[in-house]
Amino acid sequence: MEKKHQLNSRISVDCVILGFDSEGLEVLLIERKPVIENDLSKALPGDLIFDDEDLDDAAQRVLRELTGLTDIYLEQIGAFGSPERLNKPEDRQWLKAVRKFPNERVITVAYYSLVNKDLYIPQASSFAQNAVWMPIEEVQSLAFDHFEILHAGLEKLRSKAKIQPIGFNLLPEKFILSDLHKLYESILGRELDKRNFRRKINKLGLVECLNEKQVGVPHKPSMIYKFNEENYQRLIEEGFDNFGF
Amino acid sequence: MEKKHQLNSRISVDCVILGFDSEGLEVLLIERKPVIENDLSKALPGDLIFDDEDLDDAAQRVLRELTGLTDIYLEQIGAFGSPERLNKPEDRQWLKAVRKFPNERVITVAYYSLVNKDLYIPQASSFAQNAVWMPIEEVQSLAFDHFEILHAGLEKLRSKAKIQPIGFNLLPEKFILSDLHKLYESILGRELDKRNFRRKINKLGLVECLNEKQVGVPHKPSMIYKFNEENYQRLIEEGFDNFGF
DNA sequence: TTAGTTCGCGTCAAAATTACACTTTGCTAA
DNA sequence: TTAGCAAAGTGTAATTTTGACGCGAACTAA
Repeated sequence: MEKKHQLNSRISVDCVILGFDSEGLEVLLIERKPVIENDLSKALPGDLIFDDEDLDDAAQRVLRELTGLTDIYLEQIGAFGSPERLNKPEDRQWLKAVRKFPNERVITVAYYSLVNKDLYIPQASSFAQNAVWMPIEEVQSLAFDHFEILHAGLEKLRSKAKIQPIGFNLLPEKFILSDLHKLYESILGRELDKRNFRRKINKLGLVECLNEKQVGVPHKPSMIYKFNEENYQRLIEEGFDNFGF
Repeated sequence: MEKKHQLNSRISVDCVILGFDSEGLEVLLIERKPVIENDLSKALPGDLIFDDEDLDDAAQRVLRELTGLTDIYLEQIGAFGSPERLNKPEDRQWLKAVRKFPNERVITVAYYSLVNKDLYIPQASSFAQNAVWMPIEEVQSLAFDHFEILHAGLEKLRSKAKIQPIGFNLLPEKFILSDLHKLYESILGRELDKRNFRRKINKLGLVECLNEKQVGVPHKPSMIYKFNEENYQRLIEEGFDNFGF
């Protein structure tokens, strides 16, 4: 029903969904239904917006339609509008097969999010044949200008992590400090000293120790923590000058 | 000649040009040629892009066409795409008068820059009747969603000033430290201690003292400085964690 | 019992931050 | 000529933050 509005759209949205688990950072990619044989190229989930649709809403919808993921907090990366951005031959062929106006110039507005990979199991639909998590460092190339967009998203995430706490949506309600530690190392892309990390977290009052221990681990069990929601919210609003590492 | 491409465009660019002189921060606004009597509303310089035009190029062109300003380093703020963003009655009337498809939904990509106000004398043309500098704090409302865009631009500028040096393009080649001091106070929007500020600047190696003094000022003359280009460039590339105030 | 693994902890030196006030210099106006 | 004004320029002490660094404790599996 809304579909009729889409036909003339020159605007798309693309989503850089970064997933974290203890293994590290991965990105959610779709494999397009092949219109060319052996088209192995992967892409960020993205599509044209409807004419009367808010950009943020469009990003949510497109993500849902292609991967089944809902209720994800998306933050804008920015607009990407090189006139050449759709001109790779395999992309042109694909557009010719699926778009009504395949030659029209389209600018895209990119969004990103960081989610707990274990809580979001993508399910491909629409023109996505497959939706897969892929470790960042294995991503060599993507359709359109999506490789550039991915790295812009990573950069945004890193700058954001330096001035705001992250992790609330990424870790389970109860977690151990080394998970939080690994999370920050994954995002910042470098090692952080364990003791200094803990000192910082404590000073910020970011977490509270529940008086429970891990059980069944083949080593000294860790204490279990939860976020202090009050301080967490406060730090999101106030920010800190930098994370201090 | 390129104009024919514009007719179907659903994308515009808007520019938040912030100007600094010793008085403080101002923003460059245009007054639209009135199509309604007593339309006093001001707007950011902005217009539709051409279909085959890069976004960044479009921002440069539009800024030039409306205000005569050229060769300004513009940085993207982001995309603004609420379907309601053009719906204020006076804006609709104006669009009806000047646009071929006044009812079409348009998203805009906003850019910002910070320039030395004294070096850029705007000259209105195209549909701008007038181009004027206006002190930030006097701006109460703007056409479309430009008030929101202005504040997003200010916010970007502030975060940027915390991690990169600024001022090279804003101050004359030779300047005094209190100008640089005022510049940072204007941008960050708060007072900075004079001694601590100078210490920081020195530690960063941002400026060099020429062995000249101000002349003709009715008080103790200041030494004259210039930026150390080498360190300035290095700090732009490396960034600092935060400006430290 | 042993080997293997992760947890949790404290100190010290160096650097950075913050707060704070008086003297100097040159001009101007009486 | 002189008194007064206005901005320039300068240092220190207390506190906080950073960064580097190693080892015993707790638990499981073999």
